[in-house]
Amino acid sequence: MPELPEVETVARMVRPGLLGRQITGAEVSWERSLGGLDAETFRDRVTGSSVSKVWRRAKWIVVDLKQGDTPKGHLLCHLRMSGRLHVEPREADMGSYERVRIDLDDGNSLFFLDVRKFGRMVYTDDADERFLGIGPEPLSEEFSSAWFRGALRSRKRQLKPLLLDQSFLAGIGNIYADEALHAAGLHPQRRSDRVPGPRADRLREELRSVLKEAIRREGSSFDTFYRTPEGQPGSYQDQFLVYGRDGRPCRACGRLVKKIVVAQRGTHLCTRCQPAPRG
DNA sequence: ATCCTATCCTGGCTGC
DNA sequence: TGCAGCCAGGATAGGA
Repeated sequence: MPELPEVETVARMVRPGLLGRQITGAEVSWERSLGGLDAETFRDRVTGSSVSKVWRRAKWIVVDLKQGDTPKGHLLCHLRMSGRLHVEPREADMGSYERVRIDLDDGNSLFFLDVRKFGRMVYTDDADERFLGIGPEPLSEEFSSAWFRGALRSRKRQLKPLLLDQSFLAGIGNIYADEALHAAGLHPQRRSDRVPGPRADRLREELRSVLKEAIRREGSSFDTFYRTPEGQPGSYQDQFLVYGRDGRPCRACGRLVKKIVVAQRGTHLCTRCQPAPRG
């Protein structure tokens, strides 16, 4: 669902409508979306601030706020499975899945919609503190070959759940884990400490290129959930090699793609391209 | 340290 | 056709 490429796309698309705008109010129709704050306090925290920056960390969209020239907290949005952000005129009817509406001084509002209510629109004074436990960004310099080799070696975990662990590496979810593991020829249940260095390098490169290409294509849409803030589907689903392709031929070798469960997650793989670990 | 299960939610699908 | 039951999925908490 929304993973790094989708979240990056959303951040980029809402940015122009938010930068420099002052927040004039907030309407909360599902309080639990706020992750603990009551609606009243939330409104007080954000109202009167203006937006100085819109960026992404892991699967969080981060809106930096300021009061005059003084930094004044952050809005953090996590889409989880079904969250969406849109900047639209305040009066727009966004349907019954509207959970939070942030009003802006130009007559538009930032709408947070979320069918399944797992997503969050959180206010925090200290974003750094909230991100303390999160692993490196896969598209940053920090995600180096040396770091990745060492990080894989120092754990004894199955590759797929390790890639999904946000404290290990930021932004990877079910789709891009399956796609990158296939591209690297690695079985999702292969133990991380048994991946040879050169193969770790290959996984690192595949992760980066899969994520970059998915960002270029504005993410993946295959059900009704993910749409860009402009209302359009992404197109990376057309590039899927294994995800959601169980029972159909592997695009690399023709063997039928298999679906198994790994760490309680639906997992797609080609058993020829990704041979099972021994033992 | 790692793994497993339940929880949060709803819409969509399956099977009767 | 109607309806109950199951499933997906990101993150987290708590237990083994």
